[in-house]
Amino acid sequence: MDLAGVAGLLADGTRAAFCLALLDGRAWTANELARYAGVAPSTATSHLNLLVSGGLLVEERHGRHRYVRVADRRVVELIESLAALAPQGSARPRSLSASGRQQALARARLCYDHLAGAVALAITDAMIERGLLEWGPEPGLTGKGALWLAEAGITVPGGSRRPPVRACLDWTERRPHLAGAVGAALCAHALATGWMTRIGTTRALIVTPAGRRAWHDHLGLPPAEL
Amino acid sequence: MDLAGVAGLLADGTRAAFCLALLDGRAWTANELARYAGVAPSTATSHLNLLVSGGLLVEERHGRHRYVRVADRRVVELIESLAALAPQGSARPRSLSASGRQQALARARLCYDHLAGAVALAITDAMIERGLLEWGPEPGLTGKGALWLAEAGITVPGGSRRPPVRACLDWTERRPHLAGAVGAALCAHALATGWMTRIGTTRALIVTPAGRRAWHDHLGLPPAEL
DNA sequence: TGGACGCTTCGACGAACGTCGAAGGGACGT
DNA sequence: ACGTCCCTTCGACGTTCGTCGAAGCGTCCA
Repeated sequence: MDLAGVAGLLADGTRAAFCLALLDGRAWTANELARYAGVAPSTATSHLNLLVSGGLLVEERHGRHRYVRVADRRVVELIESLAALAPQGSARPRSLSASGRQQALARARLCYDHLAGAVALAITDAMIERGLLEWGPEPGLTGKGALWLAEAGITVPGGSRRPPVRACLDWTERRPHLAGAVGAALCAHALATGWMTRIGTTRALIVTPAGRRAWHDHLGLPPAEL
Repeated sequence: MDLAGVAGLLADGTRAAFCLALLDGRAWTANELARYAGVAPSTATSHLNLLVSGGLLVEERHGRHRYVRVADRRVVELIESLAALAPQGSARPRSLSASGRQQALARARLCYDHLAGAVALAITDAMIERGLLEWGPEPGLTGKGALWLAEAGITVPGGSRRPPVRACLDWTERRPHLAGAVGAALCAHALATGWMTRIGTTRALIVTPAGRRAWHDHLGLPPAEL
């Protein structure tokens, strides 16, 4: 793949629309991208094959879904360099609003035994930003992270073969959130201390006032975000 | 012209070769580029029409000659972003080791607002070896590097969205040298303090005796290498 | 003034590319 | 086990695009 080849990957309107949509950092399915760009699913497949084999996108197969996302920060810079030279403003469309119950689910919910949804993402992001958590190359807790857990009074059960930190793909945010033994311990602690409670018998969760204070104290999360 | 249109301008091997050749910051004539890329003059004309009307190149007519050069620093950044994702394709078919002026250019020259050529490579390599600079995965200055800059009396202007460190493909050495805001600041400082001076009005540079001392003191570069 | 040179226009050719629908494979939920 | 859903493969169609040579135009130099 030479320079012209890489440029050729973005030289098509449909592929460019895919990449612009993926600039939000989320993972999209092939069908969503096809409907978004107004092309047939088979067309989207061939485009995604090109973009993935060209290294601009990476994919993750989950069941019958094919999730793709931008591979690298260099790709983002490339697309932004192109957009800077394209007089046509690249509008940032696409707002996914759903019904009330789904909004609650999208906000915070249980995913097996750990937290998911926008709140879980905010927690995960804050932990990474504070250097408590690392995704790659091997997901894991940092030394600071272990200390932080101890100070918060959260104990992670040992002895099991379960990996302490795992990345779980969030189906509303399309980005990975914290899972594994640490994620489960965090969730158990949040429920035990009343930072979060379940809505009825569903998997949806709400953050209590006490939880708002706690997340702000421990991670600096602005209460408005919860 | 939308994003895909801009990408399409660089999605052709001949046009990409034109732009890579023009990365040295000089102005080339249409015929030179045609011979360089191995296409007919008429073909070069149509390509140049596209690149100029697309805003990637600007032209100057002098008599019967048509000089073109890269329009803008944004275009340089775009090409570099593409080259960063096309690891193998950046090789240049023709070797420019001809006249004395070109040898001087190969030794040290301006590439837009930063240093290029063998001397620039030596500086870049020394900075990496001393742990002042890192290429990957995220090009950037280390903490030691920031300290080194301050001690050398070099201030990098902030506030801009320009990335501090970028890798710019060197067209004589075919390896990346230091670009970005740090590269520009380094170059400006070298010219301001008289470490290097321009040869006449060309882009070629020479290292002054004071510069030889300075590069040796700050980076340990052997004076023979400059 | 004549010839050389650099660039441009035009027409034509062939290859590459994006698009779709139909059919098939695999995973999921009932 | 069945239907449904998501994705993929395949073949075919039409368009776009890069390429060239020939001819033409303007500039420069002798």
